[in-house]
Order: sequence, then C-alpha cells, then structure tokens
Amino acid sequence: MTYYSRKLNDVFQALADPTRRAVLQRLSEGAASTLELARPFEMALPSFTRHLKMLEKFGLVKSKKSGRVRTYELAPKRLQAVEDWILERRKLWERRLDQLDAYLLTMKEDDHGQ
Amino acid sequence: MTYYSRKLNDVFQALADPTRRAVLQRLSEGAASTLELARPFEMALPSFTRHLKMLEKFGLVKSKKSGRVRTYELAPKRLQAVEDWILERRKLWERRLDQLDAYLLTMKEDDHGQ
DNA sequence: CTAACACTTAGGCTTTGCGCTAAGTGTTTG
DNA sequence: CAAACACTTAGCGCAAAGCCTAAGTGTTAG
Repeated sequence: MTYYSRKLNDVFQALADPTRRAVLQRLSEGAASTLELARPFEMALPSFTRHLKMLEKFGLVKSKKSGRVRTYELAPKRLQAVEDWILERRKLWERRLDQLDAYLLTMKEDDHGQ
Repeated sequence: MTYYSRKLNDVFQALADPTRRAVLQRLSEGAASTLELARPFEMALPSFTRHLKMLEKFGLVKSKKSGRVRTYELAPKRLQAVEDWILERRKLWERRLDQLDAYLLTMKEDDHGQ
C-alpha cells in the first residue's frame, strides 16, 4: 500500500464529478456516441467532451471513432482499484471497531459498581 | 439514484488526495492527535490541518479537543455511500458484460463458416 | 507568571478544474 | 461539390484546491 498512487488519485478525481458519474451510469446500459451521451446535459459540447476525455485518460471508458462518430463504452477494469481500496480500508476499519468493542467490554468488566 | 449527489461528490473529492487517504489509513489503526498525524508529512502544519478539516467536514473522521490537543478518529459511516455506489455500478457493469457475451455467442451461432 | 506547546487564523500565491464561445477538421448526404 | 453533421481545437475567465509564511489563541509545565 503506497502513500501515493497516481491511479487512485485519478480515479477518485474522475468519480468526484456528477456529470462523469452520470456518464458511467449511462454507459453501464450500453455503448453510445458522444452526442447521445451529451444530450441529457445542458453543457456546451466542448465542455462535455472534456469529461469524456478525462474518463478515457483515466481508463474508465474507451472509445473508437468510425467515420465522424465516436462511440464510447465502459472499461470496467480500473474501477477495481477503487473497490479494492475501499474494501481493504473497510476491513481495517471494522477490525478497529471490533477492538474498540472488546476494549469497552474489558472496561465494563473491570469496572465494578462505578 | 440521483444525477447530483453532494455527498458522493464530497467523499470522492476527499479520497482523491493521497495525504487524506494516508490519514484515513493511519486512523484505521487507531485514534491520533493532529501532530501525531502530521508527523509523517513534510507539509506545513496549517496546510495539513486543512486536510483534516476537510475529512471532518465530509464526515469521514471526527475530532474532539481536550485541553490543547485535538484527537481524531474514523467515522466510517460515510464510506458506505461510496461503497454502495461502486458495488451498484459494478452490478450493472457485469450484467452488461454478460449481455455482450451472450450477444457474441449469438453472432457466433448465426455465423456459419464466415 | 512566563515560556513552551498544540494548534488556529489570516492572507497570499500558483495550479487545476470546469464552464464558455469561436473557429477548424474530417465525413457524409443531397 | 456544397451544405450539414459530428465532433475537435484554441483560448479565455472564474472559482476552488493546495501549498506557503506570519501572527494569533488558549492550555499546561516549570
């Protein structure tokens, strides 16, 4: 577990924006073109495509251009890093809380009547 | 599942910084004071305490000041939101990949000899 | 009661994030 | 081949992130 993980920084950063999360959600229902993806958003197109570029740069989606249409789909591998991190953290977390429980129990047993 | 979730934005944002992730890791081993937490980092103290404030503001840690020492500990509840989001996304993801598998199989069956 | 300690507040500086408009590129379609 | 289409590039503006130093504030030890 390194202090600095570029990959984790990037993926969390990518997920910190609601537009990008919504795009991932949409793509989980199937591939789509740039304009299809952009339609629900009120944003100007260049602003929107920056989000798509960011998602691709950080490995969360991939795209392919055919003719004048660019089609995007998910690249789920990268989300695994985040999931791993969370689950690992949660294990430590819960172990710690268990220890706290145990400690409080000890206190209680040692603590006769006051 | 709403398009805009302040809570998710905030938590992902909080986790996007390596210093803050390291603090969470350290705290998963037990509570600690501001200076104890700060020691491993080369950052100036005011810079570091801003990270702590952010973690607290977003509900990932909590603190209590007693005398001149402020002690921090984890507040694990909030991480659940992130975990939920990830796992939900993953379910959709995998269903989608399964569909793709099925589709490719269909193709293969329809595709006799070319 | 003074000095050290453990932060905390204030303010400044630079970089990055996220939005915009305007103009450009390459691909179809009539 | 001209016009419509689907992006793409360039460049600007503003706000927030993340770092710093300097100067507080309140607490405790000698």
